[in-house]
Amino acid sequence: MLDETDRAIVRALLENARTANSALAELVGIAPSTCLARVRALRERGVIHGYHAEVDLPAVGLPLQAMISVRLRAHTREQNEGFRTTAPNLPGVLEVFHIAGADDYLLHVAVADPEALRSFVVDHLTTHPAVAQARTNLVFERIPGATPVI
Amino acid sequence: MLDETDRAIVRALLENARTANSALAELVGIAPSTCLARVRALRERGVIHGYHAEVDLPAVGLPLQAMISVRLRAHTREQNEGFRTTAPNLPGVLEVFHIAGADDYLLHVAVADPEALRSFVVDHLTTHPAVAQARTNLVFERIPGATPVI
DNA sequence: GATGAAAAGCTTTAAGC
DNA sequence: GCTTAAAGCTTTTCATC
Repeated sequence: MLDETDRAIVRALLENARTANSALAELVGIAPSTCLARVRALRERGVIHGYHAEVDLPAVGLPLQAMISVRLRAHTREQNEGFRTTAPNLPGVLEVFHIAGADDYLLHVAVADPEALRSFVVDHLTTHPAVAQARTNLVFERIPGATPVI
Repeated sequence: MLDETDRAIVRALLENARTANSALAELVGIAPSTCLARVRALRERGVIHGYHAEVDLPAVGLPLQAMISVRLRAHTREQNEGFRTTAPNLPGVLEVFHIAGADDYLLHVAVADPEALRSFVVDHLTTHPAVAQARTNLVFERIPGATPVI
């Protein structure tokens, strides 16, 4: 599905999404016009979903992160759908995962201070009709430097 | 620290890191030259760490994701350092979090198939000298659409 | 698919306000 | 911090291979 040139393009854009097309072309050893066509094809095929800035959360006033495991009351489609649509829109939510196991969802959140975290859990999670239980784990550190997966 | 214009710039680049400077300037209501200077300052101050492509994992051959909670044998500095430096370099690791609570680390991984997941856990985690236990939760779905945090 | 060349557009810098 | 203007790149298209 992807040849080695496509993978090299994806790796380069994972590392720096603003690499200029001319530089990208040189990096992977093809002509700029070809490179542009491949990048466009990768986007159109949905291999690349988008390009995002990586922000320093403490620098933008969100120095506290947590992982919150959420267990639903019942594992009905209705409760899942309800939580699924609510969760990503709660304030401070970075990511939402629907997971297998004892818990049903895992939320990665960033907040300004402990009070904001308390309010998030108490006002938005435990009061949600579908939620049975929420277990909060503070994040000491998000460890950087994961190797590109492809 | 950040004024409303800076935050608007960051929001725009969170959503699309490749927004052209001229478009960004218009979006936030300042002149292109000012906008360029602000974006550069945001990078130099470390508010923006970088720009990354968002990749469709199944499309690049990694259709299976898991969250793996790792508990260390002892909570010594040495064991923490050892695991901390190893974990981000294990194959398929997307993110590593050092967390508070019963478990010590949370790994988000993407793999090609169940056998790769088994091999990751058995060959790289449970055989690591610092690791006491690893609990694997499959990710059914990474739910999109989280609201920008700033 | 890939290329090279031309046109269009964008970035970047500097000077003056 | 804004505007303007100019130079230098980049992107994009298109005819061609």
